[in-house]
Amino acid sequence: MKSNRSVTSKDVAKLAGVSQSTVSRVFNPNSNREVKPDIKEIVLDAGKKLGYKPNIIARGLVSKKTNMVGVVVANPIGPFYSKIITELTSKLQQNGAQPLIFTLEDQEDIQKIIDKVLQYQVDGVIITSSALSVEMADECIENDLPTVLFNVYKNHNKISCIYSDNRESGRMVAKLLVDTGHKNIAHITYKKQAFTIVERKQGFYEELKKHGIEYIIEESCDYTYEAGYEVGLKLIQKKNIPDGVFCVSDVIAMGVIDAIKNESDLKIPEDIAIIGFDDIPQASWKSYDLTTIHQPVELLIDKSVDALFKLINKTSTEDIIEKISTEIVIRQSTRNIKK
Amino acid sequence: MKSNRSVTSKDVAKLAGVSQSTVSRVFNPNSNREVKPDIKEIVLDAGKKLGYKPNIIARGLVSKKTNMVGVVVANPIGPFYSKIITELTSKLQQNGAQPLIFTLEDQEDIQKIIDKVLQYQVDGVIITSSALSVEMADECIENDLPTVLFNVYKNHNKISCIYSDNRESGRMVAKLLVDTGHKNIAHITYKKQAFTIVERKQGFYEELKKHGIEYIIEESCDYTYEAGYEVGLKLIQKKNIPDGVFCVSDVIAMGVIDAIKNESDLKIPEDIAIIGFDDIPQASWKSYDLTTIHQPVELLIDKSVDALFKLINKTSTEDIIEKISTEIVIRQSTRNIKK
DNA sequence: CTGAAAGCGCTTACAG
DNA sequence: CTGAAAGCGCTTACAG
Repeated sequence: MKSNRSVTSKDVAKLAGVSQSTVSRVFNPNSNREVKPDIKEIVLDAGKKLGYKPNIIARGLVSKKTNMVGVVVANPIGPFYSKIITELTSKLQQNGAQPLIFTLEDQEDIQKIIDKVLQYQVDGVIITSSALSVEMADECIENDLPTVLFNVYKNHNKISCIYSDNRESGRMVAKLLVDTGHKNIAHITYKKQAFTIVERKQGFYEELKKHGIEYIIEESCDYTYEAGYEVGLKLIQKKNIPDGVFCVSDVIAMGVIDAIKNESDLKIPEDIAIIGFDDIPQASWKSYDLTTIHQPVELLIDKSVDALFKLINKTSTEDIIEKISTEIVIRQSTRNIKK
Repeated sequence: MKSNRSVTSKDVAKLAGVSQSTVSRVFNPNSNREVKPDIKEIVLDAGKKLGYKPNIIARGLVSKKTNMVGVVVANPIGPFYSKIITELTSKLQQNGAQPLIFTLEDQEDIQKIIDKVLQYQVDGVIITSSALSVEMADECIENDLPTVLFNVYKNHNKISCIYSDNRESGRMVAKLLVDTGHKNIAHITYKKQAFTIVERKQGFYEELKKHGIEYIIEESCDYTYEAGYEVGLKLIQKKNIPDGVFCVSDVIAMGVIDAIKNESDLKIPEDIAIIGFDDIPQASWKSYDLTTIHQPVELLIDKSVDALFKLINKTSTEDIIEKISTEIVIRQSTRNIKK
């Protein structure tokens, strides 16, 4: 009953009076050779007595499958991605793979991380960090490693991408603002370039242009509440204060809201409407009640994991591309009707 | 230059005209045998030409060190633990170990997870899920696996624990409420038992008792904003509305605050003071500005990782126990002076 | 300093 | 259905 990490199949074989091969077959769920039930029983008993557990590392070496999946994440990350990591991780485990996390620090050498991912012999990898993900994906694929880009799209055959429709989301926000009578509009974007961010912005600008709005106040900042607060202050000090603000993330939008509430007499949404992006849990908290774009996180995760396993199991040899629709969630930070 | 996952040390040896042992020595940072510089050069060149990267799994099998550390987390988790996972993960990687995540789902069999942790041959494990962590730690230690309990304390020699002083934190909250003249006090706790939660509560009750306060309104709920909101509604419907509320977590406290703001005329902090626990980023957001106990997350993480590596490297053979002090952060959800 | 060889704990053809 | 044997890609005594 006493278990021990150093018990091997050889020990079990000796106790059970069978060959080591037989022990292997009994404990290997993927073995194609069946073992006679009575022998199986004896082996299982011996295994239990010794506390035997197959060594997955050794198995991985010969079977070329480690049942580990690499998950590449950026650090630092906000609440949106934190939640994604946890859920992605859980979903992978449900699919029988253990997630091995690789953190891409702000100034870290991306090549070092790629090498590590490759060295650990993971069965596949999901890359969630949009910053440099395409470069990374390229190299993983060159090495025949099944790879899925999470929330990034790159038109390059062989790279699988599961992403939400950021461009259309931007358009939806623009439509809402136009429909509720806004003319003087601001956009707060992220100060670094990233696929999702650029798409949101382009969709937003395109749609506004279609409705004759060409002049847009643009600010950029970090992906934090504090940065949003700062930008909020800047906005209310302008001669020409916007009456509708689309923020590239909820966290930023919340900073903007608090800046307006605390440092001006402007009313939200009567004087100024605020829209975010992501629909993090805090967006629905009463103090913010933020109109925002809901990213279907669960669907993105499910599709990404499914896609990855299709690639791993060679159920699909093509790259898998899926664009997921978002929804706009109207709450109290925007007006319902034309003013 | 073209790298390939299937290039082995044998291939490099052939190209470089040396033995496979020599290649191994060149690429193994821990090799104690030095290789002559000129030969080293040749081998390195050959390696680069073929895109050789040592197979960490194979290395792990023989060296008995995988450079992977298990991290056990519960699912679902709130923003406090999400952040911890990300930072813990990053810190482990900085220390040269890749984190392998094991998620303990709500109703999942804990034994299955323990077996997996053991099977993956991790060098050590950090257990962050307080729910069943002690049972798990016991078994890991029985298997000679270096183990650290994160934010849990269990008096049982051999289990290392790094945790913040929940009991003293509870006392600090009680003192603050007493000092600012509160008499009619409520405590909102988590509906499940867990070490951290129970300690907070006991410290809080002890200290209140010391000051003659024995009657405390007690409610319990889930670890979410929504649950906090519900409880908040309950509180303001009482005949005897408390004037000071200590919530077991910030997320719950924020729900309570919003319930009070939206569904009553009570003023915070004049009529009712709210105190949280954790000091998550949102606690400092202006709409909440929550007085709370700051858990020194970074310190907890640093100490936990340090402790784990001491156990792994056998720098310490004793179990390592550290209780970390917290601080109370006074913001606008409590009054400053005796009313 | 370098190489031949054994071995880490498994899986998996190959025989029987 | 079962066993003996080769081999996965490394590390590491052991000789030289």
